Amino acid sequence: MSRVTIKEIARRCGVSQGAVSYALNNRPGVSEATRARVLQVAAELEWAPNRAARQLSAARSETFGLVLARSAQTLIEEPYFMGFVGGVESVLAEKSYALALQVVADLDEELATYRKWAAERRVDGVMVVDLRVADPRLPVLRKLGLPAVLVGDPALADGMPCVWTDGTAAMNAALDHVASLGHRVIARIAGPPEYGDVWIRDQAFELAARRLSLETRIHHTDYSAAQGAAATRDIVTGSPRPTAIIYDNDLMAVAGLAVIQGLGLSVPDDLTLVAWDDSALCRITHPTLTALSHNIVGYGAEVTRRLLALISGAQPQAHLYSTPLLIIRDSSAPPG
Amino acid sequence: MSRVTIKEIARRCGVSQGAVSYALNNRPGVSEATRARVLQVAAELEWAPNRAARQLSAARSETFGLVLARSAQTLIEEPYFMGFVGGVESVLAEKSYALALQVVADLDEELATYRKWAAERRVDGVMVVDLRVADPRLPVLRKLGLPAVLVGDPALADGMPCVWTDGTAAMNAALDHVASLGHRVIARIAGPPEYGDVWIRDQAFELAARRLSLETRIHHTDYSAAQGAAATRDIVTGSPRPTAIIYDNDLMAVAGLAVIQGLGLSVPDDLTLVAWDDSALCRITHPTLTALSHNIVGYGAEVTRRLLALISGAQPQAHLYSTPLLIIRDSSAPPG
DNA sequence: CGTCGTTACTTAACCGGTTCGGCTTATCAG
DNA sequence: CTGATAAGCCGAACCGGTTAAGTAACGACG
Repeated sequence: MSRVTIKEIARRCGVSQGAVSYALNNRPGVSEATRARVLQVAAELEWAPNRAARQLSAARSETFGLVLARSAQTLIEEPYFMGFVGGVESVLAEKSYALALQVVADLDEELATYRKWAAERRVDGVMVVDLRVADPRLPVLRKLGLPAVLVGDPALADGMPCVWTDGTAAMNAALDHVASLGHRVIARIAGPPEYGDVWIRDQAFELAARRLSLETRIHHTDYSAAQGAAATRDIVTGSPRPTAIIYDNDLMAVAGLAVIQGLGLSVPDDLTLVAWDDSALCRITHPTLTALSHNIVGYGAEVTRRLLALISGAQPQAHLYSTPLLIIRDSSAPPG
Repeated sequence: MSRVTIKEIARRCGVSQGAVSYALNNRPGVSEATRARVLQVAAELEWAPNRAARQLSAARSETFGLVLARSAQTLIEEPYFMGFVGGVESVLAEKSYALALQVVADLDEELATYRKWAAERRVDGVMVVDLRVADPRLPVLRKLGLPAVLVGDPALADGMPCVWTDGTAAMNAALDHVASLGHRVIARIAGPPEYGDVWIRDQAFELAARRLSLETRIHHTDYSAAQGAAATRDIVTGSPRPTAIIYDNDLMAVAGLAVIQGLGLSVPDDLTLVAWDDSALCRITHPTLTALSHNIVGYGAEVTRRLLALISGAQPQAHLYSTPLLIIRDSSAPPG
């Protein structure tokens, strides 16, 4: 615990604190000779700026906030979030920004967290995930004046800056694929309907199905393996039995696959499966799962870059990150 | 951006800043009447203490650090970490502590992170995961004087405070189970040998096998699904073929299961599988996986509580959190 | 009645940086 | 040789809290 401060460096170099600050921050106001000496002494003493002090005088926290309002269980099960956080970190690390990560139970707690963060000057901005239809967080963030980048479709963003992936295009690709294989009755096992992305996919699903003259059904779940399995069982034992199922995440797809195999049916002979979110799970099952793949790590990184740009004065805008790519594997084939 | 400060509260109440501070912190030095008025005004203005300012004068950051030195890919695939972080957060949230989470590539970067954090006064303490045999981080942390709680066996902790689960007892339970089913040739698909937990399980595995007169083999991997699958293929096509495999995590077990089924073999008829780390994965496969279950969320929470205790002056000590519990499911049966 | 002890404050220093105004000194044009 | 200009540096204020030390008012007590 050496507690090296700028004052100590100033003492050793025989200059004032202010001069040391200029030297260390690469600003004009000191001679090159002095600057070099200061930098050398600072290096010798292994000085690093005290974060709290810098934040206090800069009136910036050099921290971004991310609140996850999902059950601990979902977070553990779904690889999505760790990947997203990993991408965020990769960008923040090089800017020596930090991430304040908070896991809460519901939207109300999430709002409370934003209020607290704003009052404490805890974060310089936030990233908002799991956008809802008519999301109550948007007006609150606006009122708090907390810079935010939303993760989701511009249709949900109400004019606030956002980064999105084109779920409609992805859904079209998935339905074109199963339709071209000859499937006519398609089920969709979706996430919670209040989630904006789910809503958008629901629309896209129905629209594309009409275009392709497919018969459809949609089951909404909470994204969990348990409900994915239950929905699969419902659908498979229903009549007429669909010949293809499109899942909203890979966890439910894997759970569904196990259910189908447990019922003595075969994938892809009896049922074609398509997953969304292509994590390692899709490659370790037997058969491997056809999936809509997108780069979650890159997504998190892109959102972070946009937030950095936003707080340095960039114009807020919607930015399309990518369109999920359909990766065709062993779980899709012509029906029966 | 209201920027409410203590000074503003003082002005409105007609008292000094100091008095306001005493009132807000529930310390003696102000009358009850004044205290009540201050609290009311603070509530009206929605005041919250500026975090940086408090940290600067308290010389504490109210933040704990956690560095994960694993590839982004591993982090995404393994549910373990998100669960651990969730547990940490649950304890920190109520103390209004924060977590500084950093994802780095290797141990050297991890050490650099600790040095930086120590110099910046960025964190009050750290939790150290993935303990190594003769871990190079321990002397560095000691030298930096950074309070730390290690996540791992006391045998690896070199006298530093740690929280651990009893891997030896768990391994004994697993081997007792497969031996009592009648298995005689057992394989272990392990993590990287430099990891302390893996080393301890290796020892326990060999020792228990000798006690039970079992024939053994060990394959080390990097914990990934890919290497878990490859090791499984090696083992299953080798001779004599083991009749039971014990995996070091559930991800590899699931990947191994797919490989075995892809080779036309049946679980549990041809092979008994046992996984470690019982996440949702073990329940969504078909058959479901027998696993050594432990509460990762609770583990993270316990480590955090110990770290909080440590920085408030508790004696450093080793603390056994739990012994993983063998949950018997459909993947284990007498050899076919 | 003078003294002592509390209570209820105020004042000011401090945490460790950043930043602004101003003072020296050197440089250079006129 | 003088006056203007700028580079280089100092001192001090400031960010928003905490806290030690000082002070005024008041009641109790010998």
